[in-house]
Amino acid sequence: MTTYLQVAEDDGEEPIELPTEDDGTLLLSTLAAAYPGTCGLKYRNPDSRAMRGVRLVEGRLHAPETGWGNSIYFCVFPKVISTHPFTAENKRKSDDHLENSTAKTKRMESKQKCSDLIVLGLPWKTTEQQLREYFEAYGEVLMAQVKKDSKTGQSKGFGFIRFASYESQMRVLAQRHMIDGRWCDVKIPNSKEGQVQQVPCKVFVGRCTEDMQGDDLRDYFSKFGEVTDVFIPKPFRAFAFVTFLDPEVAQSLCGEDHIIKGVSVHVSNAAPKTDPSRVGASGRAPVDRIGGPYGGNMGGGGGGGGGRGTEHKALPGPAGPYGQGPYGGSVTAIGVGGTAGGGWGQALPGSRANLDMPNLQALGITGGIGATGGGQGPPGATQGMNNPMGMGTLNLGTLPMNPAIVAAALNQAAAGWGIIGNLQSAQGGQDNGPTQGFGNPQQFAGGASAQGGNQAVQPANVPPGQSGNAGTPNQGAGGSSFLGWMNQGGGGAENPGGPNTTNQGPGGASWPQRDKGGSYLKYDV
DNA sequence: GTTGAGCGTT
Repeated sequence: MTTYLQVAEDDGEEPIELPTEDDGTLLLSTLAAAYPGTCGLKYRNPDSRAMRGVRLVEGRLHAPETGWGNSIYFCVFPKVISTHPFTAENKRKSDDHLENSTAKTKRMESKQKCSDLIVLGLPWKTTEQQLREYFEAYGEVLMAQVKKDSKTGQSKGFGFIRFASYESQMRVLAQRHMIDGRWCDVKIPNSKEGQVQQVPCKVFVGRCTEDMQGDDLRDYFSKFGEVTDVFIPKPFRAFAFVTFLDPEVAQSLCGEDHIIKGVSVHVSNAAPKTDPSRVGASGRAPVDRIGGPYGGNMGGGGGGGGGRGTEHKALPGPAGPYGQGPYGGSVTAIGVGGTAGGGWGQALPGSRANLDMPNLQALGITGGIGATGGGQGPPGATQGMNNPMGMGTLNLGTLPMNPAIVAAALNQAAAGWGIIGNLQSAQGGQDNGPTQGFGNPQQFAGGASAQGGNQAVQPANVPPGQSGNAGTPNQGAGGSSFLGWMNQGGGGAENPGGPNTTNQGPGGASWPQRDKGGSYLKYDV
């Protein structure tokens, strides 16, 4: 016998009665039909007055032990937690955790820009109107188009959409979509990769004194958040760059004065130079290298190369925010903490996503981040797995969930594990574990070992076999042939192309090809 | 009138 239970989107919203199945469960698909984007249910436990999650197993929501009763159930939606993973513990403001998710989401929205999204796998018959209508359930749709053959008018089976709000975009990216009878994937289009520039993680630190070492700056600024890089130009030029894992931290510091070693330094925007031409503000000679600090000035005499040992870890640079592409992925560790329940309403409490490119440190390869999160995460959260190849170590075995659901949650179906967009289960309830992020396959395939590509190095679309440098740290190697490609068209002296000692990945050809994406940000140091 | 991995005439 079919019964109905009342489900509301949120407290205070009008509930919708949804039919249960013969076995008394409520299909997630039924729920999602009424509330697109929802991933689970919760209800208020009258005894504890706490919200309690509904068990979700293989797409079926199971009634509490006492039955569905007359409670009103509320939808659980994937939650946008941060522009960056790993940093919830690192928030500068101690009251940050008091912010409700709505406020935080709003704040994110103001910073995170939407981009066009490609919708793959559309039925031939789906029209733009239908496409729009489907996605309007997730939020305001600014654009919807179905690509068609110019002659026949026949749909090519894919299209593009654009949302007004980033949250809508995230929700849509976080799942697969049944449109007109077919499962469709929504992704960031390849053509947009790297163009969706996140809030910069790097700040300019002015008025530095010569006795400020990299470690001094690192130590000082680490109290605001994880520092992923410090760069001090040589010879001494009274400024430095500090890169944070969390762009919010970086931004929050901009405009401030700080006392380091008794000296007042000024933090400001790192002002990336996108213009690949010529002289910077300093009036120095043109800087023809692209790729910024790493390996920059050091190559002057022809011998230096990239490796700087301690200071400069491999930083692939901010790249496309979402992993796509079939070439493996890097789910270094999916933290499984809290309640182990089926389905993605509950099973990914520790998962994070990187919008900003995680560097190797961020992936726990250097161990730094693992240490950061240590002790705060839930039991079972895996920390800092060494994953030098940047691919393949998907410890699904630890996941008490259906891999297909994981795949769906990761929005990458069978091929390639991309980045789950900033999703945080609202049901998990646990502290965020030190889960190391979901890597962008392409980023790893091409640039992870790239010494010095901190400026939007975009080795996207590297076919299998063309770039094997998946993630070898490449620290301190004497000379890095990576620099070779940065220097196209000028200034050969800087790029010695030293022994390619660390570029022995599978597949052969050493360095990332310059991608069609084309533009590299450049800091004029 | 067919197709089913991909990536946007303008």
